[in-house]
Amino acid sequence: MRDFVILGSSIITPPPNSHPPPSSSSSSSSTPQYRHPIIKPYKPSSLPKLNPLSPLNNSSTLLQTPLKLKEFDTLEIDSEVNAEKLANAVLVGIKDKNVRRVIESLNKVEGLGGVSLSAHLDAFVVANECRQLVTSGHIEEAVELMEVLSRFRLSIAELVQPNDIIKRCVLSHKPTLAARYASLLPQAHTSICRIISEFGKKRDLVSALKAYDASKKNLKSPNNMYVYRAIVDACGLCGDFMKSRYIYEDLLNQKITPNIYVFNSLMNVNAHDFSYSINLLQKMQKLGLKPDMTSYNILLKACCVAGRVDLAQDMYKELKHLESVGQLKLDVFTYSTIIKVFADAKLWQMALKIKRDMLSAGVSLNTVAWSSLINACAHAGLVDQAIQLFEEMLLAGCEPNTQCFNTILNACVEGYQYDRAFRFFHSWKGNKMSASFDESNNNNSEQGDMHNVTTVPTGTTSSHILSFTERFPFAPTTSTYNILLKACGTNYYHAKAVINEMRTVGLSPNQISWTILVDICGRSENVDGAVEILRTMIDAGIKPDVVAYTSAIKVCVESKNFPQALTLYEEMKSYGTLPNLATYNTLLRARSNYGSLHEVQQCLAIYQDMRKAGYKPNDYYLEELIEEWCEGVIQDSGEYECEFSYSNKPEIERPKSLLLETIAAHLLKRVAGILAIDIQGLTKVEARLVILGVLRMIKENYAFGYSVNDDILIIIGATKADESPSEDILEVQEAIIKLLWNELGLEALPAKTRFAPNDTPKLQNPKRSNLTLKALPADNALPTTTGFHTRRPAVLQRLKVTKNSLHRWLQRKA
DNA sequence: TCCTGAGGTC
Repeated sequence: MRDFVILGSSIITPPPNSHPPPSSSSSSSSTPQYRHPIIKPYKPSSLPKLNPLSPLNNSSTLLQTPLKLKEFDTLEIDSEVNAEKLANAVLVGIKDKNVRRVIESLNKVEGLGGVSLSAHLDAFVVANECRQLVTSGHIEEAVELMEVLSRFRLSIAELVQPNDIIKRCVLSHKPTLAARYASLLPQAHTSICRIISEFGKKRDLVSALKAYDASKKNLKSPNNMYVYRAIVDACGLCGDFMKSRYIYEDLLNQKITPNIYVFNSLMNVNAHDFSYSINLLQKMQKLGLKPDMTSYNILLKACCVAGRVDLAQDMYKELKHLESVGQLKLDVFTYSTIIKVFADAKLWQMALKIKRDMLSAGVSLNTVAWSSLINACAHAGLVDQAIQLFEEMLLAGCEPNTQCFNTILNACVEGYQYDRAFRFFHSWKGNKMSASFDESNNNNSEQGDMHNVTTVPTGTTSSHILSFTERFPFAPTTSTYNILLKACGTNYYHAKAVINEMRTVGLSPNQISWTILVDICGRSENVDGAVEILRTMIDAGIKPDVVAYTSAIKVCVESKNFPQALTLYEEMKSYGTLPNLATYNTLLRARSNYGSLHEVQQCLAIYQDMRKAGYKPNDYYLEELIEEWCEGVIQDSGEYECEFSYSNKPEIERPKSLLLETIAAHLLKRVAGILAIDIQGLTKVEARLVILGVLRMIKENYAFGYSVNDDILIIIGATKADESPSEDILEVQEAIIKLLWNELGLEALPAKTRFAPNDTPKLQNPKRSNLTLKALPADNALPTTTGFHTRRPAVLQRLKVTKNSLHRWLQRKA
């Protein structure tokens, strides 16, 4: 069974012969460089009164009486001499640091005859002045001056150190200014791409988009594929894949056909969404574009991200087949990606098989491929195997980089060989660590005997691979230290010391570092410590993300401190950090640790949050919760009254419980005087919860003197007249009948009714992720006649709980 | 393209 059919030979095309253009992100080498090394720093005293390059010599009068700026206003530009006067005035104005006035004046006289200043002003001298403006922080004025001068046909933008201006604009978050300046350069597109990707690297998508928008306004040919690709890549860097989709839609709406590189970038940015990526591939094929090896590699990566080993394997086989018939050539990216697929799935033997495939295909392993292979063993806990591969890699002449070293360290950690990790680290560091580190360590006496915390004084280095690695540079990164933090096991003080050492070498702990520290706190049930680490993070300017909060919540839950877990849950939401499935699972798992009804209700509220956030219902947890709460109806313990404060009007004043309230508002209604419970679209466990909740309310109301005068209808689902009920409906129906008859002793009879289309209540969208128990306005709570799209009559699967059996049930004592 | 942090029931 293969659901990956997209690689059918009909859509596979030979790889394009041409090489891709340089990607926008790596195009800085072709950015216009400042190419005039002979310009000296501008000194006013050396400024000629008159441009020496000017073809005009007869200008002694100008020398004596330079044109004042205010004379611009009345200047008539009708001759070469006046153009020259203008040029001289510009020079004087700039020299007097009166740039604003120069710009205003030039704007006024603009258009009086298409004057060109290029013959009268020395571009280098003016550029030098601009340069001074930039250096003194007046970039805005400098750019404006360059813009206005370019309208007088004097182009100096390229002479004012483009790299520096762009860098300054990026640093001071001035994307529009940067784009305006870039538009003046001869290779404007390249510079715009660089600006966009610089902002992308700074995770500043707002600025990247501003530069992108400005480029559309300022560029002569705004529809440039390099620019599109740059902004799509920036969306990816900033984690905003939705924005990349909007940009793509915009292009299509404007009838602009993206090229293969834009499509590949789009697929890459959306690689976490396999079906979207596949749709992009199909769209590009419809537009007549041939996917290249990169396109397929990105799709393979999408399989990898989705953890779909099956799809990845199918795709790999298909690609291999196409290679065997000469349609394409798998590259080292393809192999590295499929190795990672297997590494993630802990299928290390499969990963090693890919290595053999590579060798027989004549593709050499690069550092990335080797690292992925080593990681495959690391994930399987095979430390020795990992180290053996590392040695093999060195013997093959492939030089390890820091990530590769990290992978070896991580292999030790995953194999619980913590000391070995520290020994490797220390020996590599000992060989390559800079002197400044030793000095700073010695100067920092506060570190005490913890200053060299990563050193394991006893024991020898664990492998002869150390002699190999002496030749290679090892520059520890934050990731390196994070792996070492894990190697601290449960030793919180050791971990703190590792963080200190990290700072000493000029690295900062990131979210991952702090999260590991939270986890270490958790292992000694140190709730206060975990919460304190969150505070430390915030103080250090790092916003705890969902993983950090979830880890801290986990510590609370495992230490049976549910109130603190809830506090953190509320706090993360108030900071705008959205809980995810892991957060909800962690919180709901707490249920098995507690018993109070109040806490159970809090858990039910979390369950509802989870529903609202669009996560699949988790019946396993919900079942546990129901046992604690709604099942009280079955046991009829009589203790639950104290949990709710009723007023004298129970039908108006709902119980405090959020869940009961929403059940009442959404699911209870009267159809022709008959009480009905609508459980369409709910799972069987949810349906059970709702029915028990409603019955519980009825029982409460009965205690206040409100009786039941009618049968209760339970609406399970709708089926088209000529079809059998769906399996979902039958399953829910069976569970409900069992509950009513066997557990509650109620009489539940089928109440099947044929409806004409217009009488058919609205069919609930069976898409459960959209379902919510949220209270709806009263008039929406009733079934509507809209939204049923078939003309055939429908049958409502309903159960009727008889009035008499309800009475008997209400009167029954515990 | 490769390394590091949370959840995973039955």
